[in-house]
Amino acid sequence: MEHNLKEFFDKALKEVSLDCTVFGFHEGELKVLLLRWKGTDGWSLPGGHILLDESADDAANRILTQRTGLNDVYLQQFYTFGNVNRYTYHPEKELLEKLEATFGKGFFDGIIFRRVVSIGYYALVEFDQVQPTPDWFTDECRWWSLADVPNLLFDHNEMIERALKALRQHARNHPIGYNLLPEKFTMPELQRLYETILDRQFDRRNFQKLIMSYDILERLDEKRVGAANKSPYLYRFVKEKYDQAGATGISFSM
Amino acid sequence: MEHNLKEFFDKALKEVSLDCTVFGFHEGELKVLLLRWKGTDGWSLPGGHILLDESADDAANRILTQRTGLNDVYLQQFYTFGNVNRYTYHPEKELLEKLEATFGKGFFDGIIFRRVVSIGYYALVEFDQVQPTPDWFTDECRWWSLADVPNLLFDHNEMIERALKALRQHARNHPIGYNLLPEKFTMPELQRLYETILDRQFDRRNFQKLIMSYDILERLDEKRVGAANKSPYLYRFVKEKYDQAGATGISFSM
DNA sequence: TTTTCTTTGTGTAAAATTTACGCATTAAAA
DNA sequence: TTTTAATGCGTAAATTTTACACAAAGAAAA
Repeated sequence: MEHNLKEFFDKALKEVSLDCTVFGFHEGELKVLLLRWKGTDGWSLPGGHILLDESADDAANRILTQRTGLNDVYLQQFYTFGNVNRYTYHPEKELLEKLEATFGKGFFDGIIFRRVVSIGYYALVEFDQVQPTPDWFTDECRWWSLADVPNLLFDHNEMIERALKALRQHARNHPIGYNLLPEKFTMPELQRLYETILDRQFDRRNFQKLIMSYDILERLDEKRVGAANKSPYLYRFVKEKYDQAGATGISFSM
Repeated sequence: MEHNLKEFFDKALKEVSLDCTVFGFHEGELKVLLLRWKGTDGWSLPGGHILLDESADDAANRILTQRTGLNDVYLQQFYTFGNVNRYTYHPEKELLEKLEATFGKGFFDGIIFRRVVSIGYYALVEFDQVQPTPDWFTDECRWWSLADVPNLLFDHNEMIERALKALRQHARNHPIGYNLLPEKFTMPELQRLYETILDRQFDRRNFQKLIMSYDILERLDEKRVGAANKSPYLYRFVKEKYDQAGATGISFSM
C-alpha cells in the first residue's frame, strides 16, 4: 500500500499531515524516535497522512504502527503547525535528489514538499517494550537522546521542542509515568523520570512524601537487588487511581 | 472576493478550516460571538479557510476581521478537530435547502460539507471595543452568554467547550485580563473576571493580596464613582510586567 | 571476614504560603 | 440624618513546602 503513493493519496487528505514525537525514558534520559529516509541521511519524525474515513486520533495510531511498529501507545495531540514555509526548512536540493534516486523521479510529485498543515502528537512509550521497526520508506528507525537530536527535515526540530513543552505542562498537572516506566519500578527511578521531564532536582524524601500523598502508587513486597547499596522497594501504579487523578488533575507543586 | 467562492478556494487549503471562539466579558458573564448564516436559523462560530501563502495564525486574524469586523485581537490556537463526521453533526437537510435557496444551488458544491479538519483558535476581546459586523454570508453577528448558546452547526458546541477549558488552563498559569477588560478597571471587576473564568469564588481580601503580589498592576489615583457604596480605586495593567509574567508563567493558586 | 562505600528508609522542625476573618470607612439611597 | 451595601486594610490560624540527619542495607574492596 505504501508502495503506491498516488493510490494511497486518493484515499487521504493531501493538505493535512500528522507527525508524532515518540518519547521514551532510558538510562535517566528522555529519548525520541527518529526515522532516516531511505537512501538519504535526512532524519525526521514518523509522520503520515490522514485517511478520508479516519479520525485524526485514529490516524496517529495507524501511522505510528505502520512507520515504527509501535502498537497501542499513549498519544496526545499538542499543536498544529501551520506556517507557510514549514515544509521547505531543510530539504536541500541534495536530499531531494537522493530521494528521487531512491524512489524514482516524480515519485513524490504533488505529494511531498507542498503546502501542508501538520497536526503534532506526542506519544509516551515504555522504552524496553519497543522494537522500533523501519517501514518501506525508511532505512533506519532508532532512539536519539534529546540532547543529540540532529537537524531534522521540515520543522521537526521545532515540533520536538513544542512536544517537550507540552509534555512538561502535562506532567505539572497530571500524574505521569504509567506509559513511560516498566510495570514495577523504584522510587529513585520515578524521581529521575520527574527530574528529567521537569528538568530540575528534588529532595528524595520530599519527593517520596508528595508522590505518595497522591495515592496512586502501591509499594510491593519486592525489592530491586543487585546494586552495591541498600535494596530499594519496588512500586507500581494503581491504574484506577492513576486514571482518576489524571481526570481530576493534580498540581505537582514542588 | 467572498462572493466567488470557487475562485477563492483556488487560492486556499480546501481540507483545512479554521474556527474562532471569541470570548468577551460583560456584566459579569463570559460571552461568545456567533454568526447566523444568511437566510437560515443555523448559528456557528466565525470560521474560514487558510490561503495557500498564509500561515494559520495570519489566517485566524484575517478570517476574524473579514467575518466579524474585529481587528488585531489576542488569538490562541488550542486544538485541532479531526473527527470524520464533524461536518455532518447538525446540518439537517432543511438547513442545506435554505442555504441553497439563499446562495443558489451548487454554490457550496465540493466546498462545504466535505471532510475537513479544523484548527480551533480562541480570541479574547474587550467587549465594549467590539462592533460585531456580519459579512456577506451572515445575517447576524452577535454575542451570546455561554449558558444560552444554542445548538450550533458542525461540532461548534464542542469547540466552545474545549476553548473554555483551554482558557481556564491558560488563566491558571498566566495573568489574564489585559485583553478582556477595559484599560482601567476596579479590583472587584478583575476578581469577577477571574471568578467567572475559573468558575469559583474568592475572598476579596486574599484575591487582592495575591493579584498584587504578581506586580503586574498599578493602582491609579482615580476611583469609580456612582455606585451606592465606597468608591473603589481604578487599576491598570503594566504591560511590560504583564507580558513578562505571561512569558515566565505564574501559577494562580487560590 | 572485615571494612568501606554508596544508597535507601524514615521523621521532625523551620519557613513560607494559603486561608479565614474583623472592623472602620465611604457613598448613594432611604 | 440614618440606613445599606461595598471597599480598604491588616492579623492570626492552618496548611503546605522546604530543609535537613542518622541508622540500615548490600555489594565491593581490602
